[in-house]
Amino acid sequence: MKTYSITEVAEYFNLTPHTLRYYDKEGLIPFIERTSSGKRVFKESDIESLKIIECLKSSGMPIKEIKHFIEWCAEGDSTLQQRYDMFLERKASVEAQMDELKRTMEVIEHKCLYYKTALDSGTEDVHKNIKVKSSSAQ
Amino acid sequence: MKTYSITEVAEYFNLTPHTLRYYDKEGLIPFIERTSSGKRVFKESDIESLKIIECLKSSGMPIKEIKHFIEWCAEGDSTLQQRYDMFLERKASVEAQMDELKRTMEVIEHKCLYYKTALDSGTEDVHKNIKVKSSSAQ
DNA sequence: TTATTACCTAAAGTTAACTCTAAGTCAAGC
DNA sequence: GCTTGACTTAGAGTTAACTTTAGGTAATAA
Repeated sequence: MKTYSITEVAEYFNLTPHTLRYYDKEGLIPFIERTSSGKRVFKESDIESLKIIECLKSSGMPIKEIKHFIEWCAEGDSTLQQRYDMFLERKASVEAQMDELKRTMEVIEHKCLYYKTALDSGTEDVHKNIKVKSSSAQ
Repeated sequence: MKTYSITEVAEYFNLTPHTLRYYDKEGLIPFIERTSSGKRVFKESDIESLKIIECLKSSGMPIKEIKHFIEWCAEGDSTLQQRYDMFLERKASVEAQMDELKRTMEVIEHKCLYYKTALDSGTEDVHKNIKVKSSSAQ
C-alpha cells in the first residue's frame, strides 16, 4: 500500500509539515502510524480523513469541534446520529455564509460601478447630485 | 440632524460599544465628532461609512487594510483608482470564497446522505460494500 | 445631594490557529 | 566515518480581532 511522508501530505493539502504536526497534537489525526524511528507515515485512508478535516475547516468549524467529530468516528455506530446532526448543522452554516457573501457581493458590485463612474468623470462629485446625502466613506 | 450614541450604533450593527471604540482606535472612523464632554456622536453619514466597513469586513478584509481605504477616502479624487482597484480585488476575493464554499457544500451534502443512509440501516457498514477502500474518518 | 447610568481612556488579557525555535534522531550518500 | 536532509519534540512566539479591567467623568433622576 502506498504511503506518504509528512512533507508530501503537506504539499498535497497546501499546508506545512508544522501545521500537520499541530493537527496531530490537537487530536485531529490520532490514527497516524509511525516508523520504528518515530516518523509519521500517512496512508491513503489518512489522506481521506484529512480531506474531511479540510472540508470541515473551510466550513468554518473550529479545530476543537473537528476533534469531537474525529472522536465520534472512532466510537463507531453509536455516534451516527451526532455525526449526521453535525453535518446538517454544517450545511446550515455554509448556507448562511453563502447568503452573507451574496449580500456582501451586491454592495461591492455597487461600489465597483460607483468608482467606475467616478473614474470616468475624474471626480467623485459626479455622485453628489444623485444621492441626497453625502458621506465620508463612499 | 439626527445623531446616535455609541450604544445605539452598536445595537444597529450587532456590535458592542467596545468594538466600535476599538475600530475608532484602529482608525476606521476618524471622522466621528464628540460632545463637549468627549462622548462620540454618530451622524447618518457615519452609519453609512460603517455599513461599508462592515461590508469590507465580511468580505474578509483585515482591519488594517480597511483603514487604508478610509485614508484614501479622506484624500479625495487622487485615490479613486486605488479605491476602484480595491473593490475589484474584493469582488474577486468574494467570488473565490463563494466557489470554495460551493465545493465545501458538495462534500457536506454528500456526507449528509452518507449518514442518513447509515442511520436508516443502523450501521455505517452499509457503505463498506460500496466503497473500494474504507477509511477512519468517513 | 446622592445615586445611577452611560459614557470615557489606557492597557492588559483572551482565543484560535498557526508558526517558529532549539535541540535532537536517523537513514542515505560520499 | 561524516555530512546532509528530512524528520522528531517541547515549548515559546505571533497575529488578528476583539474583550475585559480598572479607574474616571458627566448628565440626569429621586
